[in-house]
Amino acid sequence: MSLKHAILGFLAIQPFSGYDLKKAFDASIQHFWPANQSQIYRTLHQIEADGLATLEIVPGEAQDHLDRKLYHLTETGLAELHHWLRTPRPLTDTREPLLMQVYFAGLITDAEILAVLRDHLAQTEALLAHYAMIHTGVKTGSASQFEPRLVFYTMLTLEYGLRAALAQRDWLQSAIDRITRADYTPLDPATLHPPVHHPLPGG
Amino acid sequence: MSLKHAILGFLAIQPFSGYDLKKAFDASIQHFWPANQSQIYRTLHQIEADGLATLEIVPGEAQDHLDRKLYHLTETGLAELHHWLRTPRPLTDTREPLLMQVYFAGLITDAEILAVLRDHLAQTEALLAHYAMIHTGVKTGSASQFEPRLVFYTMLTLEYGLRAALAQRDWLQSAIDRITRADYTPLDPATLHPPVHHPLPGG
DNA sequence: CTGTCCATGTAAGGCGTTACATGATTGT
DNA sequence: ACAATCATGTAACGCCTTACATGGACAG
Repeated sequence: MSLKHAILGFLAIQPFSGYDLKKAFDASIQHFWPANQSQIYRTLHQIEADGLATLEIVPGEAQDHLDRKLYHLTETGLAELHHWLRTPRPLTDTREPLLMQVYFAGLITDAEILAVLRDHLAQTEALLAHYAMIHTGVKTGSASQFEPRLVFYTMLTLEYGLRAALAQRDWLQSAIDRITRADYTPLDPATLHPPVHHPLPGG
Repeated sequence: MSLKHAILGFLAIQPFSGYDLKKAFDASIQHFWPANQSQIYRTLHQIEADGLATLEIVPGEAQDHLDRKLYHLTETGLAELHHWLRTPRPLTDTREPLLMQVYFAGLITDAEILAVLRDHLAQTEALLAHYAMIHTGVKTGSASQFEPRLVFYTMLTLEYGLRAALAQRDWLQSAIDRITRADYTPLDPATLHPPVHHPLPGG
């Protein structure tokens, strides 16, 4: 259901074609809601059928080009979007293949699970670097032309990804360290409950 | 594909029926791989058809009870599981409705998005309390009868959940604080790159 | 001359969710 | 009396992925 609301969110800013929506997804919310092309076209049809958007056909400029189909948000669509944005949702349940590998790691050797963990750590560090790039890009780039409040909310989603990736990196490093030392002793429960707060400046 | 390997993982420990597998899922890996009953039965059929497990029918004890169907892992199944456990996987892409709400929060009021964030924070804190309970339960409970190395790997998955929930809680608190103060200024990039390491003892 | 961009879609399949169905036994 | 437990499944639907299909324009 959320893909529909992501699309409504973009249409609330300006009219979009399916093609442009795909590019908008890839350029912005891809990290917390990837969407592929066929999914977007299908959902757009559904959105129009539900009366949440209307269709405007823009003829192709060159002689034999396909027409563009611009979707305009209706008032019903905007109302639906507003309602969705205000409604609290339950926690997402995540499926993490890596954790399954760790859970059953007793069946393989330490060296084997270490290789898997190190691979994941490298990927996580690449992701962190990628987030850092986006961050500096937003700050130096054209972001200042928008209202600070709007920029703030998009930056919040970036901070989320960053903090999640940092937590994952720390966990991986801790796990790799202990397995390398063959240190299988449990952690002190006092370090876990009550949990420690790690603030970033500004929070 | 991973549900199949979760089931193979359990079958590597002992034979299971669909019913018992459902209970095993709910009692252990539910937090990173929830599975429902019909999915488990369907996948078991497929696993048997693929020759990864064999079927033993155990007649119901009371007069008219259903027979239990016990699945035994074959050598092919064990080989497949081993291969899967050793293979690094790409990062999981997550879909987070909450982040979509934040991304488009410019369309609603601060009070409205605050309510959504506070609701999420309460849920995250409940989850943290739940993890803390599991943690003390494992430590005081029957865990010590198993090999420390096996206990260690299952505890690692719990630590992951804990660190992820802590990161989420910190992010939510930071966001709520700043929105309450109507402080939309961006964070200092130096605090993000290079990222700070927050060790837990033992890591 | 090969590939990428533009711009639209369809088809098939996998994975997950919800609801329905059976039917005796045990607990409140 | 009502619900939960035990134990198996089927049916239908929705979301997501991958691959296929069209066809001109333009760049290396």
